[in-house]
Amino acid sequence: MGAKEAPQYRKLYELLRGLIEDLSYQYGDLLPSENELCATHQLTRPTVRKALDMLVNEGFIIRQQGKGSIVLGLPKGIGILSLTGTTSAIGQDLLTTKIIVKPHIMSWEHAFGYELSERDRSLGCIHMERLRLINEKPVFYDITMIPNLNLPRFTSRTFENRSLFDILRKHYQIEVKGGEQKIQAITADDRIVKHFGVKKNHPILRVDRKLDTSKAGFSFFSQIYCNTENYSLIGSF
Amino acid sequence: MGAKEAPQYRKLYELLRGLIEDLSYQYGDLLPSENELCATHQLTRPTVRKALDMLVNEGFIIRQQGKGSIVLGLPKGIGILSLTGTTSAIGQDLLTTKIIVKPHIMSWEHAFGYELSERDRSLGCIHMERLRLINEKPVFYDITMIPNLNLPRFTSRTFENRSLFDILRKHYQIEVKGGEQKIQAITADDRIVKHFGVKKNHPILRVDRKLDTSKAGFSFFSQIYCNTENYSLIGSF
DNA sequence: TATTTGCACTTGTATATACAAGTTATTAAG
DNA sequence: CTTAATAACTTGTATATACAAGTGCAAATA
Repeated sequence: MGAKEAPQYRKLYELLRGLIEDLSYQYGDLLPSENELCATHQLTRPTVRKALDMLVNEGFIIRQQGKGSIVLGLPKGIGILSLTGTTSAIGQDLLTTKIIVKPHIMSWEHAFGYELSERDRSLGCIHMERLRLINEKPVFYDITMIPNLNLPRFTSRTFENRSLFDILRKHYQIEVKGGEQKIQAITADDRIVKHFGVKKNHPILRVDRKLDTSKAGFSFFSQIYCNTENYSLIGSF
Repeated sequence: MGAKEAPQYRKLYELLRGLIEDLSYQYGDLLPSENELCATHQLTRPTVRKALDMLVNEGFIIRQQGKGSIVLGLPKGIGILSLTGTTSAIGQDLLTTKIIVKPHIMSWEHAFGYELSERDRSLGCIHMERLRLINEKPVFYDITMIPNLNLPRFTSRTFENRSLFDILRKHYQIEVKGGEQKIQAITADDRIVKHFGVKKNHPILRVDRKLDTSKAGFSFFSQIYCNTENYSLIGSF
């Protein structure tokens, strides 16, 4: 059962996508016209168009009748909001992290409204709480709960100024692939008042997330409180 | 500049999509074969396949060689206005829309912090405000601003119980491809208090969005206020 | 009976062609 | 110089056709 050769339209798609990804084509550039691509690659227009259609669907280009195929560049990450995007937009030098509760193993308190598998529940979870400050002012408070399976030395690793995502990827070869989230506006309770130094009933953004990973059946959870008075969450989709 | 008739593949796409959305076809069902669709609608296979390709890209169906086009059902929203629990199960019958300010042409007040092109600014915008209710209780208040270019009869179309996205797609062949958004928690101001019937200083979710479309250079803007007391915004990523 | 073969169906890939329609730059007319 | 027509591009839509390849079932075979 050898690997079957990829169809022509797919090969052209991969080629063009590669040229966009390595910045040979950049935002605003025009790809060669369909007829040029036909001539260059010895294909007919329907085949070339199929490759271009794929690039359109994935957000690499748009096409304009009479003009050409306009390169958009690398598609933006999906998701209602991405915290990593937020941090990079702010600049990591200004963002500091303070551990409120060090990673430790405990039973699941509540997985923020998401259902747990029986295995995850029986094994307990790694729990940690962190406060993130921008210019020394607290902006994020997050609680993370990770199923306690097979993550050696995890609780002793330091999370100051390091992304949990990075640690999972580098030390455990686990990539966050996607997930779902719930977003609400709430008023600050006692704990938030204490950590954020805001008045009671100050409006706070609350995000409950379930994060799915490349490791089959391995998801973890986080609950994020955000003071959006001076900063708002930004995301592309 | 009359409304141009939609192409054949789009009409077939809309038809099939509608049949899936109203549950005439459900999860696991097979659509009629391509040749059947050709015969029924007097089209050739490439045209029929284009319609089916669109359904695949949007997650309504998958196709299996040798077998047929398998219906998956309603795809998950891209976090537009998905609500807790049941995105689709809420059922559109419970969601009603009340027009507060009918679509009309005016100058741009403020594009919610996003930059406008010179062309968009000079042409003015179509402005509308809507209140959305779930079980007769107001949950969303949204303001929409659309560049005033080339949308014949737009201001006279009714938006009650119809998605703006659907109208753009069906009547103008414009698909929303993505965008960016800012999310904040704020306290209810006078206008929100009036529309939502909540107390002053009630926490409210505010989302400012810029929505990019398949039409080159055409983006529009919306500002959404959401009472997340009983429903929260959900999204997958 | 159990297995294989073959047929009739399905979707997948690809070519060749034609005309419609939007964009841009050039050219001609005023 | 300014404006309008034109020509030469571009992508959009649609047809007609051919063969490859996967699926499922029925008939032939062992």
